[in-house]
Amino acid sequence: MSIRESLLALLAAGPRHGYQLRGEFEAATGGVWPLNVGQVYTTLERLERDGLVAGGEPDAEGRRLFALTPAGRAAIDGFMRTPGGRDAPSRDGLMMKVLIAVAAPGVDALEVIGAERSSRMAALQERRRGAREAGLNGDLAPRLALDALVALTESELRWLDLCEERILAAARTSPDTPEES
Amino acid sequence: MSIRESLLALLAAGPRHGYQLRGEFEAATGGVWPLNVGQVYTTLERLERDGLVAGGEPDAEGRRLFALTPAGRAAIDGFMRTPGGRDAPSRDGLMMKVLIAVAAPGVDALEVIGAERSSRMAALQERRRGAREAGLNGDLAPRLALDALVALTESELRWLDLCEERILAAARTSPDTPEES
DNA sequence: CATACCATGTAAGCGGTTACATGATTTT
DNA sequence: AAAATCATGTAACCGCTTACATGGTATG
Repeated sequence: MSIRESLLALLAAGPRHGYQLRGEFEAATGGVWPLNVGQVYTTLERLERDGLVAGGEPDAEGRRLFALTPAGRAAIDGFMRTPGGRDAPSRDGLMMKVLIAVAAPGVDALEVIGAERSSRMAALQERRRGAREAGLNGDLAPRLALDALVALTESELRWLDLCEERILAAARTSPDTPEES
Repeated sequence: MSIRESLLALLAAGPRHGYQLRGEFEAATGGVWPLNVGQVYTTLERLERDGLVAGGEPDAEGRRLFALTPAGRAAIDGFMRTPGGRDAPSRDGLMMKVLIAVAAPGVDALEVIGAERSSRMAALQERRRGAREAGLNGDLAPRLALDALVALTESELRWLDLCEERILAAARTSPDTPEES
């Protein structure tokens, strides 16, 4: 998923104005990803260039309606029907940071792990509280979003613990620089 | 983390050739993220432009050594000491796909969730098997990488189940399009 | 001798992101 | 009258990614 595909999906419900799309995107994602309005228009322009979206003429109030083309409909249908999960995770996140920290001499991996764990434990508390509060009113989207953040943070914490264990175990096996046995 | 910062971290161990960096990056990340060699050089060029890396002259065999500048050392130290986890997760992944699918009429969210779950259950099996095999030899990096993939996939599966539950519960409360009460 | 690998780079395009400009309408 | 919001857009930059070009060097 990406901004591109998100806008396509939202347009599948019918023609929309650019500004409307920003609001619907932020509502759908529970405010997790603030979206600059300008980006909506740059993205719509690229979608139009690629023939997936057709933008109408501005009306009396200067508003333009953007609609899916048949190709756009096919693109978003195909995307939604195609599951992911086999590709590598985002090249930007905890996983890469820790793996590189472990591999790079001159970086204390255990310190990095400790700092990341503290930060995530605090984040987890906040997000759990947020999820509890979001559960009181009935809005589905923010609830799901916070659930996702909680689940993600929990899995990161579990993995950090695992990393620490394995690093310590490896250090026990070869206590110093394992140059000579 | 990103390619930029990964290269900085690897350079913290001492000057390296571009080609070397590719190999070390892929080894550190257990082959999860293949890295085009060209990208190493484009990234090094930008790091040099920003004063974080200094590239030497090519030697007799045409090789160039790239080294951290003091600014580069400070940059990677600061980065490693600064924990993340409070920022929004990557704008590209399962979370956004499902949230948008739920919000977009004309997309069957339960179908999307079902397809993603199947795909991830298969991926989980493969990755668990990989992790078991990686456990037999002592290489730390691939083991940690596979552990991360397993943890991530598990948390995605748990979240997908939660989403389904909540969607069904919401449908039970307001069985049809909740236009009129 | 051909293939593979080491090694460095360039060109081009893509989507993401922000900052800024402009004007109408609505709210305070 | 001022401030906020609606609404559309443009310019510019960024890093990521791939495809391609160019040679040297080892290996079969």
